[in-house]
Parts: sequence; C-alpha cells; structure tokens
Amino acid sequence: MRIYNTLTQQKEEFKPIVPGKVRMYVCGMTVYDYCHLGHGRVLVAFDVISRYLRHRGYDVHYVRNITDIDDKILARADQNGEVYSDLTGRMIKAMHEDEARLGVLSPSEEPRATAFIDEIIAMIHTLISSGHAYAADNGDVYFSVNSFPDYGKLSKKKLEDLVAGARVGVQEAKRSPADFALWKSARPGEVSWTSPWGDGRPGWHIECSAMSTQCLGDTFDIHGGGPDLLFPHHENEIAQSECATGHKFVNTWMHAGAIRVNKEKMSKSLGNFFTIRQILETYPAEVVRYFLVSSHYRSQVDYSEDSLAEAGRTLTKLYHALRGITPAKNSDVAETEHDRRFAEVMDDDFNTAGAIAVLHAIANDINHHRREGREDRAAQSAAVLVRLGGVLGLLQQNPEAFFQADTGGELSADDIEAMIQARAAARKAKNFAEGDRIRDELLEKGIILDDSREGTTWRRA
RNA sequence: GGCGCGGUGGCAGAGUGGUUAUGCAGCGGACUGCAACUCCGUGUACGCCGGUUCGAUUCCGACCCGCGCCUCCA
Repeated sequence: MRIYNTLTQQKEEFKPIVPGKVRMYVCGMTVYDYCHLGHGRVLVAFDVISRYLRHRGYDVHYVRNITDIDDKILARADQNGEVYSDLTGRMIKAMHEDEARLGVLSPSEEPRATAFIDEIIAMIHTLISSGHAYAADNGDVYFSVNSFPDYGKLSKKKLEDLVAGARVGVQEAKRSPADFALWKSARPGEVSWTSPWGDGRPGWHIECSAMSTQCLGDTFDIHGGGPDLLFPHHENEIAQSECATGHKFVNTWMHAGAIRVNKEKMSKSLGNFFTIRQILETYPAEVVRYFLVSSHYRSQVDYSEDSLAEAGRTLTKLYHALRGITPAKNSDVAETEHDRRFAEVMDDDFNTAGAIAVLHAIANDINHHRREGREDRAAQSAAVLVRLGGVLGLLQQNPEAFFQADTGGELSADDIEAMIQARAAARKAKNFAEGDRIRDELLEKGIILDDSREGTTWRRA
C-alpha cells in the first residue's frame, strides 16, 4: 500500500516500524470555539484512514491531541469573563458531539496539553541542556533554530529566506527571528504552571512533540494534520523532537487539503467559516460526511450549497439500493471482485473517490439482481455494500431511518402513513385524481412517495 | 519575492502512454393509471505551445491561469 509523504513529496510503499501495527498521531483542535468544516475534513479524513488501516488488518494506535491551553483560549475566556477551563470543557464537549454526528470514531487516545506539563518541561529541559534551546531574560524559553541543520526539511524552506522574510515586531529576546517559544512566561493574573524558568505555560509546538513521543515513542509511523499546520507547527515539531530524542521523529507525514468557500480557504482568520453544527442544521450528517469523502483527502474542495445538495442526491441513490433488503450475514459473503477493487484503489493513497465508484457499482448490481427477482443475490451484494461502505463510515443506517430522519417537518410519520393509506384506498377505487392530490400535497410538504409491488414507501426530500 | 500544489466533458471528481471512471444534471426508451424509484441506451473531455514517441490528456520543457504556505489558523 502506498501513501503520499509530505516529507519526501511522493507516494511511498508504507511499511510500519513494527509489522502489523500502525502508530499514528494527528494534531487535533485548539478548543476555544466550535469546529468548522475544515476541522471536520481533518477529522473525517483521518477517521477514514484509520478505519481502512484496521480493515486492512493493522492494529492501529491512533492518538489525536487536544490543545486546551493557548493564547487564543485565554483571550476568548477573558472576553467571555469565564475561567479558561470552563471554556475548553464546553468546546471539547461540543467537538465530541460534532464528530460523533459525522460518524468519526474516537481515537485510541486523546491527550490534553494541560495533562502533560511535566513531560513538556522535561523535554524543554533536555533541549536546553543539549544547547538547542535557551532561556531568555523575559522568562520565555526559545528553541534555537540554528542548532538544527535540518530545519526546513518538511516545508522545504530555507532558513535564510525565513529570516529575511521575518515580519516586523521581532522579539528582542530571540537570538534569531525564526526561533520560536517553547515556554511562555505568565503575565500577572494569568493561569500558569511553575517551571525552572519561572511561572508560565507551554508553547503550542512543544505540546505536540511531548504528547506524541510520550504516547507513541520517539519514532512513529504517521503524523497527520491540516494543511496549514505544515509550517511552522510540524516543522517545529520535527526540530524539537529530533533534537530532544536524537532519533528520526516520523516516517510518514500526511496533510489534508483545505476546504474552500468561493475559491478562498475556509479559516478562522478570514472569517468565512461554517461551523459543523451550523451545517448540520440543514443537511443530514451522513450527507456532509459523504461530501467530504467523495473527493481525495489531499485535494482542495469547495464548499457550497449545491455540492452538499448533490451529495444528498447521490447518497440517496445508494440507500435506495439498500431499501427493503435484509443484507446477508457479512461473514457468509466471501471476498468479491468489488472487495478487491475497493482495496486496490484505497491502497493507492486512500483514493476514496475511486472507492465510492466501487460502491456505486455494487448498488448497480443490487438493483439489477432485484429487477431479475434474484433476492438472494441482492442480499449478498447488499452485505458487500454495507461492509465496504462501513470502511468509509457510510451506509450504516437503516435506509428508512436515513430517508425518514425527522428534519423538523410539519408532518409526523403517523400523519404521513395515514395519508398513504387514504391514497391507497383512492387508487384502489380508481380515483386517481384524489390519489394524485394526496401525493401532491405530501410533495409540497417535502415528502416523496415511492410505489412498488410491495406497497408505498416515503422519504423526506 | 521564496517554496509547494493544481488546471479533465454542463457541474463535481478519479485515472491512464494506445482500450468504460464514477456521480449529479440532460436526452431517448422500458417499467408505471400518471409519476417517483429502478433498468437499458446516449452525447459532450483532458489550460496553451513546443518536444520525446509508431502513438500523449497521461512523460519532458516553456508559458498562461488558479490555489496554498511563508504570521495565529485544520
């Protein structure tokens, strides 16, 4: 199986350090606000990756951290007039709700920065001792970028360019403008932890170095994150970790593509973001997930109402194939040509778009078998569709639950059933005008009817 | 300015040195009381210019355009 490695800028054959086991770390959220769709993309992308690795038989140890102490958190808490931990507690809860709705499985471990202060201090201490970091007069501790010759190897940046391009407002305390903070001294009244360098709190980058090596060891297989973390965050993590441990930090670096709105990156700083919960007010969660999974994890995707609507229509088609069928028992259905094709495309850097094409081919088979009255074959294919859909975190609902999910319409399921009965009676009496009137009335209220030999089913538009 | 990624049919989106992506939308037909669903069939494509090749959308080079990072940001 091949994975694109940001470090080497090419797809590489993936070989875990310990055969059969994958150790993976993904940078999670800084919890000062609700997650937006861009966060959702990273969440879903690495969820699919971990699901597929497990499907492939790997024992996956997936660590995704939470940054629960940081400048922005303190600023927001201050603005809200609340204790920072109240804010982070609330946002962590919201994040867990959002990801659960998107079908994102919990990582194996979810370390929080504030629970790793001792490890962070120990790592900073090691870096100072070995000459890779220094305590400045202002109480901050900085990493000395010049002490690490490989600095820039991930982002392909040259130190000279970075220094030359450094913005105004360079910290006097820094020896080089590109140096970054490992420890930030506390301002009066600010939450802080005691350290050999005075009261303060950890810098952002060192948290991830400490947590990842603590949870996964000095060297591990995969490190992932959003596209904007590549520099400086991941570059700095490499510098800190490799200087502190003396070992290679990570074998494979993976970065998701950005979500865009009107050709611009969706981001906090541009203010053009849609939160996950905001989007879920309008679209079913699985439709949002389908939208995210339907393009490759590294490509940029544009968010729009139209693309979500199309994702909805397409997912509806897939669920239609499953409707009214009891899938065969998964273990009774041997590996099919579709399973092999699915694995083939997913083995190629997690090509979920190709994998979804396989899902459509299976749905086609199911519909075909049903048309020919081969219910047994349809049930077998349905098992394959649900099994492979599950690897992408899709198609795990009962089709009726998907179609009839209550989105706050004015009609209850009982009301609708009653109208369907009335229509059936009218049609039986050949009163088609009345039957059509009822159907139109339901359509106006967002209910679509599907007739078949077995009777009439309904779904919400 | 430096570094990186990309330009595929009406739209979304994979992929390949010569042969079908897939989905949505469209068109024709079947099914249906009429629809919906489903099935069958069908059209439109690889930014531009050179080069390599028997043959390039796919490889190489130049160009144009778009995007990302270079500052907190998934």
